This record gives sequence, structure tokens and C-alpha cells, in this order.
Amino acid sequence: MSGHQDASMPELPEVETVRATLAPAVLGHVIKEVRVGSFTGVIGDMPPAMFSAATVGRTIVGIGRRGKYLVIRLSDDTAIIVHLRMTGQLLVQRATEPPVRFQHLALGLDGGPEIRFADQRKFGRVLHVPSDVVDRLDRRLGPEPLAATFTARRLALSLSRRAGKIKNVLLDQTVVAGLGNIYVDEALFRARLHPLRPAQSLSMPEVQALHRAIRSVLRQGLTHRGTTFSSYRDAYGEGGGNQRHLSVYGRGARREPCDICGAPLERLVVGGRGTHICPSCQTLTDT
DNA sequence: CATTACCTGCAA
DNA sequence: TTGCAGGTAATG
Repeated sequence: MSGHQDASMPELPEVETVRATLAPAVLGHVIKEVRVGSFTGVIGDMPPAMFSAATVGRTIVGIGRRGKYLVIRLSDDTAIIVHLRMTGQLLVQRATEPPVRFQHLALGLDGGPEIRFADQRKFGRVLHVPSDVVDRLDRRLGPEPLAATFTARRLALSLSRRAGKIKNVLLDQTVVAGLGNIYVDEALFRARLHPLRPAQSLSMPEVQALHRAIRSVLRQGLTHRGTTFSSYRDAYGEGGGNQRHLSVYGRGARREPCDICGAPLERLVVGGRGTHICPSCQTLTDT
């Protein structure tokens, strides 16, 4: 009937799946060659020759993730920071394979594999940075939602200082790192909270429910290797399966029935983002 | 605090 | 032909 979603939106589970599939294929390998395509903005403001000079000859010694950022650690204590934004893909392929569609960057490694970055919409970035930039990024972002440092108490403190709508606050990466539009909608549904609720209006039991919901939707996303609507792929080009386990995201526009109460789901716009709710389960009037 | 720019394939 | 999809930085 009406508008189909066609997004990939790599969020924490998707980026973590990319990290996990990329790591075993590239760890310990030496970067032998860099090829930047016609869209040179993919590596930021740095001239391609400088990016090459700064990375060729270095060994990949680690691959981490912080929020939605991938951090490829190099042997000289610098790093390559990757953000997929909406349609970015980070793939590992043999150098003999033809370039993929929308490919903007290839890092040729010793022994034949290549890390390839493709992005239909040119929003994603692959930046070479010194370690202090990684440290600054780490300090700027909020807690990792699946780490022990992310407690209901800490979430409550963050929310108590925010007058904005709970959905917008959860999308703020300095509050908690790694949530995007899909998993925020899913978490709010699971916690039975309306996205327009002022963040600071949540009671402690509601914050606890939200804390549990955030962690459970992300763990479920990880279990299913991410959510693929169209362009999200892991490092081997495999899509995820979590789209079959979403309760509200993408279903509101089609007014599909709520899994819990059977009422038709709805789509609204919050903070300029498509937002999917069950109007019956997620109430605006508190407690 | 809220809104806009950045992009481009695709559905309507 | 139009406008929507959305993470983040920049702007109002």
C-alpha cells in the first residue's frame, strides 16, 4: 500500500557484525596499496596521496567499535575510523574480484584480500587519524549500551537533564552510543513508552524498563546479525535477519497489527524521523 | 532547543 | 516528476 522503507541504517548491531566479520580476515595483515575512487571526499579533507603515505606499510593490529564507529588500529599507533552512516558497506574481497557498485576506496592487503568501502549516498567516511582523535571520540560518546557502565541509574541521570522528546534524546550519541532510528523505535515499543514523552518525565520504573528494552533489542539484533532492509551487509556481503523480528519499525506505515494488542500500528514524524509506534501500547500520559 | 544540509535510488 | 529515507555536523 503506502511507503516502503528502504534503509539500511547501520546501528550498533550492524556495525558490530561488520567488525566481527572483518576482523579475522584482516588482522595482522599489512596494507600494501590504497586506491581512492573519484569521490575523494570519502577520506575527508586529506589528499589521497597523504592517506596512502600514512597507511601503506602499516599492519592492522586491531579492529574495535565505539558506538557506530569502527576503529581500525594500525601498527604505528594511528587508526582508520570508519562510519557507514546510512548506506556504507565495508567488505573484504579478493583483489581479483571486480569492484563493487559505489566503491570509493580499496585497501589492498598482503596475501590478496582487500578491504573495500562502498557507499551509494556518499555520507560514510573512512578517515586516517592519530590516536588522540580516537581518544577524543571515545570521550565524546556516551556509554556503550551493552557494557556494564551503562546502568539504569546512569540513564536516569542523563534523561533527568533533558527536556526534549525521549526519542530524540536516545538518538543523541552522547547520551548512549550506538542507537539509531530502528532500535530506538523498537526499544520504546518494548518499554511501552511513547516517543514524544519528555525525557525528564520518565519515572524510575519507566527508565528501568527502557534500560532493559534498549539492551534486549540490541542483543536480539546482534543475535540475528543485524537488520537488513536493503543495503546493510556484513564484511562478506551477507545480509542480517533481524528485519524478521522487528515489532514496529517499518510496520507503522503499513498499519500492520500490533503483536501485543492487535491494534493497527502507526507512523508519525518525530524530530524529522519516521517513527513507528503502537498507539495503544505506547501511551503519552505518564504512569 | 529545533531545523537544515548533505546524497541518490527508488516508490508513488 | 516529486519527495522520502536518516546519522551527523552545522546552523538558527
